[in-house]
Amino acid sequence: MTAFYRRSFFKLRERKTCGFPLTGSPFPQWSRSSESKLPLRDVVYCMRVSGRSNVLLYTFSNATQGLPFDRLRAGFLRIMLPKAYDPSHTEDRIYKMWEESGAFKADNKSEKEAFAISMPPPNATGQLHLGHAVMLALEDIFIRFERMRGKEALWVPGTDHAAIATESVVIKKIQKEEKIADPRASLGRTALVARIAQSVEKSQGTIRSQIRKMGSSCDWSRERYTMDPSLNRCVNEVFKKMYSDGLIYRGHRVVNWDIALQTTISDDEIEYKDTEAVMYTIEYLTARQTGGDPVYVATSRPETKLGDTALAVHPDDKRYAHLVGRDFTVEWPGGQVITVTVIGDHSVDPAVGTGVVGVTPFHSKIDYEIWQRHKEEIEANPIQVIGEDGKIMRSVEGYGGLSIQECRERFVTALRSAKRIRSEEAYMQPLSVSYRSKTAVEPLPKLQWFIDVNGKVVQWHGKKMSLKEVMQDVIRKEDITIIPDRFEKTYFHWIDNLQDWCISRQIWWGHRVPVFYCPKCHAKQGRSGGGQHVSVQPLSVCPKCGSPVKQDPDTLDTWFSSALWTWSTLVDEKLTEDFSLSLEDILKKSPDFRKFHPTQVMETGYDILFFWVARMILMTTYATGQIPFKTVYLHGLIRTREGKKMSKSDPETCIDPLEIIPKYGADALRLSMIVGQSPGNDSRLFEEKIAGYRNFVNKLWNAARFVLMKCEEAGIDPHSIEFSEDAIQTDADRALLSDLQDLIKKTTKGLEVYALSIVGEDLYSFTWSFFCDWYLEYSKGKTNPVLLVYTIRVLLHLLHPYCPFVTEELWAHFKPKTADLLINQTWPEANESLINSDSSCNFGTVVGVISSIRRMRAEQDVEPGTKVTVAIHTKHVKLLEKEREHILRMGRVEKLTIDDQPKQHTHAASTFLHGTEVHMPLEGLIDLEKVRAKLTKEKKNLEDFLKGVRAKLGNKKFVENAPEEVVQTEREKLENAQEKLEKVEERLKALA
RNA sequence: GGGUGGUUAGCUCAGUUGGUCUAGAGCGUCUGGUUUACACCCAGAAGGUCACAGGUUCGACUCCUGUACCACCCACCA
Repeated sequence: MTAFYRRSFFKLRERKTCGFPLTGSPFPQWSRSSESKLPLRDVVYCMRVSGRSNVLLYTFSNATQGLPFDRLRAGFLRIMLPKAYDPSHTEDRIYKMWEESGAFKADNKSEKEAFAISMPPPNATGQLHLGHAVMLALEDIFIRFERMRGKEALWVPGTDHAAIATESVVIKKIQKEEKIADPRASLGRTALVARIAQSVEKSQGTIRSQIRKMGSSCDWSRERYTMDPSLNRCVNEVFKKMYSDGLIYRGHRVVNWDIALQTTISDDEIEYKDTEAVMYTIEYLTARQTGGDPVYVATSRPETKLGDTALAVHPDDKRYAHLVGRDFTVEWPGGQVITVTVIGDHSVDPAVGTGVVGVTPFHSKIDYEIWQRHKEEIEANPIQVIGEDGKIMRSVEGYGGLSIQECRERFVTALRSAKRIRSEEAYMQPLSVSYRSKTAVEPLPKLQWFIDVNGKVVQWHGKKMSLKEVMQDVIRKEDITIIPDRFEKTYFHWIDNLQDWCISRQIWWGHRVPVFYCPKCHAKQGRSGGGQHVSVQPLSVCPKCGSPVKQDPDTLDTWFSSALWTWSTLVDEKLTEDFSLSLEDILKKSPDFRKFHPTQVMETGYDILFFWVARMILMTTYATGQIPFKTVYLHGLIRTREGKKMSKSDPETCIDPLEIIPKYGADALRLSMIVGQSPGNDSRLFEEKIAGYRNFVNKLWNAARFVLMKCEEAGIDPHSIEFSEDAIQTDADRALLSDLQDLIKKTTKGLEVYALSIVGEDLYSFTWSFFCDWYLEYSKGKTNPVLLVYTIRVLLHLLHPYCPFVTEELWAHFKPKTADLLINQTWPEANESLINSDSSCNFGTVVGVISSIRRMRAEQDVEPGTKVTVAIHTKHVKLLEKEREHILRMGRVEKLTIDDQPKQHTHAASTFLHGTEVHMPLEGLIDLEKVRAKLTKEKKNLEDFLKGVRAKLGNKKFVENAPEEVVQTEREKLENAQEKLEKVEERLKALA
C-alpha cells in the first residue's frame, strides 16, 4: 500500500505541474508530509495532479477521517473525503434497537414452527475469546436465517459455573491478593462459595456485554446459569432418578486423583504428555526363591512395587507355569516386606518385557481389574503406597513421608547397591496429566459416585438399553446427525471405550451431591449402603429415624449439569419451586420445553464432543425421553497465521475479539471467521483477513450510498419504490434480476444444508464482482433506481445473517414505508419468472467485449486518457448495437463500428470471442511484435486444448459411455476452439 | 500402538455425490489509473505437472491402494 502512495507522491514531484504552494497549507500535516519523507504509518493523504491543475486530496487514516477538510478555503482544491462505513458508530446503537424492539424474544404460544438453539454456555470466569466468537457468529447466522424464514426462533444464552476452573481461579486470586495460603481452610465452605459466587457475577456481566458486541440475537429474557436454582432442581431430580434406577452408585475404586487440585477427575479430563522415563528391570524373585531362574519384572514406577500383591503372567507361558499359584515373600531394601501371589491372567502379553507384571491394585486401574479377577487366589490385601497428598504413606516401611520422586530415587539406589537391577533403559512415556492443573494424575483408591453406562435399564424406543446403547442408537438411526459426519466415527470409538463415569468431585463450587447420610441407620443396617438418602430438597433429619443427617460433602462434575443444558434451561422456573411435582410433571407443564425441545442445532467446537455433546445425548435421552438436538454442527479451532493455537501469553499473534471489533467491526470479524472455513477443520485467522471483509462491508455501504445518490438525482424516495416488472429495460436489467433469483435460491439452499462458507463466497462475489463492478458501472450510463433499490433490498436480506449490523443500518434507508427492522423481515423467495438465461448470456457478451477492449488497451500500453477506435465483427450486431453507448463509455472508445462482415485488420490488436471478433486498430500505437507474440501464444494454447478435446471425441468409448450432454459440450468446445484457432491463424498470416 | 484429518498459486484457503475446471477466491506481487459511490477503490497482468507412486474408469483435484511429510484425537508395553 505504501508503495502506491509513494509512487503517486513522487510522480507529483517529478512532473512539477502542481503549482500548488507547498508551504502555507491549511493542513498542519501537510508540511510534514510534503517533505521527502512520507509517514510510514497513518498516511494522511496523497495528491494527484491533473492537467488542469486541480488537486485531489484523499485521506487514508482513520485518525484523520473526522477532520473538517471540506471547510477549507482553497479555491482550486477539490477535497474528497472517503465516505467509509464506521461500525463503531452504529453497532451498539443497532443492537440496542433490536433488543428493545423485542426481536430476540421467542413466543412459546406461537403457531409457528419452532427453531431453537442452546448457546453453549461460556465459563463464567474470564472473557470471551475467538472460540466463543466463531460459535456466536455461526449460531447467529442459523437463528437469523430461520427467524426470517418465519420460524419461531429461540436462542437461549447462558453461562456455565465451570466448577474446577472457577474454584481454582478464585482460590489462586485470594492466595495472591490476600496472602492466604489455604483459602479453603481459612475461609471455610460457606464463605469461600460466597466469594466464588461474587466473582462469577462480575464475570457474567462482562460476558453478557461481549456476547452483545458480536451481534448475537439471543433471547436475554431466558438467560440461564448452570447454578440457577431451577437447574439445581433438574440436577437433583436426574441424580435421584438415576440412583433409583441403579445407574448411579457409590463405589470404592481406583480413580484419577489430581494432587494439585485435590480432587478426582474423569477419564476425559486426562491428557497425555510425552515425558522421559526410565524402564527398570528388577530382580523380583531370586533364583533361590523360585528354585530355578530368578524372576525379573520391568517397571517405570519402581516405587509402586512396594505395594504389589501379585505377579501376573500369561496362563500359557511355560517359563513361569511352575510358579503359578505360589506365594512369595519379597523383602525390599528399606524394610518393606510384601507377599505376592503368582497368578495367570490372559491380559498379560508374554512377549512384552519379561512377561511378568507386578500387580499394584491401588495404583493402577489395570492392576485393580486384575486384582478383582483374582481376589480369591491372592493372599495379600492391596496396599496403598501413595497418599492423596502425593506423598508415600506412613505405613510404607523405609520410605514413609517422602515425595514420589524422592522415594523412587532412594529405592532405585538401594536396589542398585543390592544388585537387584538388571537394566535401566530410557524411553518416552506418555504421562497422564490433569487437563486443568497440568500436573501428574495419580491413580488412587477412593470411595466415589459413579454413573453406570452399561446397566440395561433405560427405556428407549420400546426397548431396555444401557446408556451406551442409547447413545449409539440415536446416531446410528440418524435421530441426530453430526456435521461433518466423520466425527460420528470418533464418537462411536469413544463410546466403545467408555467406562463408568466418576461424577463426584472434592471441591466446593458446584451442585452438591444430593445424598444425605444418617449415621444411626447406617450403624443399624451395616455397611451395605444403609443410611443413604437421596433427596431433591435439602434434608436435615433422617426421613426414617428422625436423627440428624449429613449431606455428602462432594459436588458433581460440571458436565453433569451441563449435560442437561438443552432442557434444564427450558423448564419453568416457578414449577421447579414446587416439590410436589415430579420431573416428568415439570417437563410436561413447562411451555418452553413443550414448544422448543428438542432443539434443532447444537453448534460447538469439536474439542468438546466427548465432554459435552456426548454427555448431553446420554443424560437427555435418559431424563426426558427426547434427543437433545437434531443436528450437531462442529466448528474447528481458530489458530494463528502460523497454525499455532492462540494463547493470551502471545499477544503478537493472539487476536482478541474485543480489540478487533472496535477496529474492524463485528460484521467483518464474523465474515472472516465463516467464509473460507469448513466445519470440523481448524482455520487460521489474522488481521489482513479481517481487513478484507471490513473492505467488503465498506463496499456494500458505498454501493448503497451510490444507489441513494441516484435516487436523489432522480427525485425518487427509495422508501416508496416498489418493484414491478415494468421497470425492466435492458438485457443488463434482466441479467441482474435473473442472477439475483439464482442467488436467492443458492443462498437459501446453502443455508439449509449449513454450507455457510460457500454461501458467503457467493454473496461476496455477487455483490462485489457482479453488482458493483459490472451492473453499477454499466448502469452509470442510464440508471434504473427501481431495480437498484430492489436489488439492494434483496442483498440486504440475504446478507443480514452474515453481517447483521451494516445491513440493518442500510435497511433504514431502503426499507419500504411500512416495513420495520430488517431482523424481522421475511426471507426473499426466488421469482422463477425472472430467471432468464438468454439475457444473462447477452449481458455476458457485452461484458466480454468490454473486457477485451480493456485488455487490449492494457497490453498495448494505451494511455488511460486516450480514446481508441474499435471495430467489431459479430453475429450479434443487433445486440451490440443496442449497447453501443455502454461500450463507448466503459471501453473508452471514440469510434466504434459494428457489423457482421469479417475483415482483416493488419495494424490492430484483436480478440476472438465466440461469434464475435473485436479489433482495435490504432495506427502508431500498435506494437506488431507484441500482437504477434500474443497470437502465437494463443495459437499454441488452442492447439494443445484442441488436441485434448479431439482425443476425447475420437475415443469411441467416450462417445458411447459418456452422457449425451457431456459429449455435446465437448463438441461445442471443439467448435469454439476451432473457430478461434482459424481466426488466430488468419491474423498471424496477415501479419507475416 | 490405534484412529482421523490435511498436503491445490508466494501466503491463507474454497472446490457439494467423477465430465460445464482450459483448476477458483482473498491477500501479496507487477503494470497502469484526476473514471458519476467506494484508495477500505478501479482497470489489467503474472503465478499451479492439484504431495508422490500405482490402480479403477471412456474420463480423476475428486474414487481405491500404497508411500512421504504435517496436524490432531484415543491409548497406563508392565
